[in-house]
Amino acid sequence: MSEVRLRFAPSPTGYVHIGSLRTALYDYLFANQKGGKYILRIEDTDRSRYVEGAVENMVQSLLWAGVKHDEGVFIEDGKLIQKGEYGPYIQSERLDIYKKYIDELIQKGKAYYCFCSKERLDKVREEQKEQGVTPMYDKYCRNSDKTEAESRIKAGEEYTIRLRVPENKDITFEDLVKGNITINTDEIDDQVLIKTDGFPTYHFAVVVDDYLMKITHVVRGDEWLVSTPKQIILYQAFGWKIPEFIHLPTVLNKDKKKLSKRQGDVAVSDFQKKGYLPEALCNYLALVGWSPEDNQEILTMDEMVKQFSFNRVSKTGGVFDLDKLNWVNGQHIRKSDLDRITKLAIPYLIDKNYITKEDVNKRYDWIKAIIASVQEKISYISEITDKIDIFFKNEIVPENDEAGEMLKKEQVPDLLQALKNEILQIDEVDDEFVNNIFKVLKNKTGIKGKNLFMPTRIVLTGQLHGPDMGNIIKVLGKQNILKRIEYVERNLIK
RNA sequence: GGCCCUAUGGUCAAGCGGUUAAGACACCGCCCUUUCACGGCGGUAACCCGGGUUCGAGUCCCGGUAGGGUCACCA
Repeated sequence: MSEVRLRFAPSPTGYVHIGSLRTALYDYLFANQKGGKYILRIEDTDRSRYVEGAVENMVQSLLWAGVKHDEGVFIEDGKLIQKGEYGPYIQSERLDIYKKYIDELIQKGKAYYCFCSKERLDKVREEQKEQGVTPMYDKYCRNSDKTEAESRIKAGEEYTIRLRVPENKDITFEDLVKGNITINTDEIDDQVLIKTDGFPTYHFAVVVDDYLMKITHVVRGDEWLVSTPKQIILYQAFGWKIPEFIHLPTVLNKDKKKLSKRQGDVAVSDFQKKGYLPEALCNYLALVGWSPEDNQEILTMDEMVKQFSFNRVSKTGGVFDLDKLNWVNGQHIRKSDLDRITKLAIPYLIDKNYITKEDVNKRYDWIKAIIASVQEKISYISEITDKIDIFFKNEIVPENDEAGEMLKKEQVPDLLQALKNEILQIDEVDDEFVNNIFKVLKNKTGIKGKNLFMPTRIVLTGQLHGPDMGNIIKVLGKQNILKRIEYVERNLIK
């Protein structure tokens, strides 16, 4: 069997949509499983939609996500480059290629010149709508004389080139996830192949490129399903082998509508910024529309590569469930090495002014201890800043009335005095101190249980909940603890 | 509207003619932890409707309903 080749072919809109990432991911998983290639091609045939820097951003998102391609468009030293023997991989750089193939189609009579103006087309469409007919090109130019057309072109008239779609013929193909699809050619428009600006339309460009780039499996969103026959007609017109088609169901919002920007984050970079782990994002995304045979839910990239199969891809759209993503991401965070999580967290801590750049080297172990105290408690990295703010402000603010009341209890002054006495006897908090402090306090004051732990927690953090008390004491250290006790004594007890 | 596709708990989903209809997220209890989280245990909750086919249907067929897609010189 020949090498499997798949491609992800986005338009340069500026960001990679989370649904597109899943498509790319499936490409990647399948190609890697089969020892094939996965190619990144840019479909920029719509000049009016050109966005500066879009391609660079998209390549970076894909790279970050770990969905790495083997061929096509890359970034090296901040510059766009292309690698592979089937380039160029940017459609706007392939115009001469399309020209060559469209000439062949004209030659064979499979395509024809069309001089209909936008106005005429609009008018026809309006009339058809009024009559309740499906709007379609009325084939006005379909049978016009070719030599006459060529002289009109020479004279400078604007034109498009359309596909001559065969009449009343069933086109059937097998989609690897949707199954057998049959559509009659009478439902298919004489599609424009080349626009007046000389650029190819999507349908023409994909077919030519997929053929030339030896693509074996066309994986894309299912909005392309019903237009696939147009492309099959093109393959047939050229006499080319038709690739496998795989149309993926849509990723949806909670309201079951297509995932859109208005309702939350949809760009891969949004999730990157919030501190999701790339492998966790991919893990979750893979599960929207696919499940492994053993139904395992937490998977590494390698495990997904091994287990992936288009057979097990669902035919129906799936809702993007942020709760579940958070759970999956939390699972991956807990499995991750503490150093990795610490390094990922540092930019957020700097951003919040909790630490300085100098601290990163000088007090790395201390930072690590902070992160360790919350690693089990977060769903995504940026959430850390909320959980650890207790370590950075010595002015204690009880989080609510319940916490405030706790400090008013009669045993609290004794407790604080005892704590102070103990901590003043040491140079700095160490493991031994942490391990014994509560025993000592209990013996000296007679306070125990909830009455011992909760007031101490609130004095030190203002919060009812939080990291382990031992961690808190250790991270805070002698001076911070003293400051907090004094602050509470002066301001909150009385 | 024409054409195409789809239909299992709130959500993601197993299931391929015979099951007490898995599992996960979320939710609710309980345990663990003298906090929270993690973890463990348990619970609530589903085969869109109607006809067939069959000894037997979530599973196959037909119809309905609902949802989605598509009908551009956008991809």
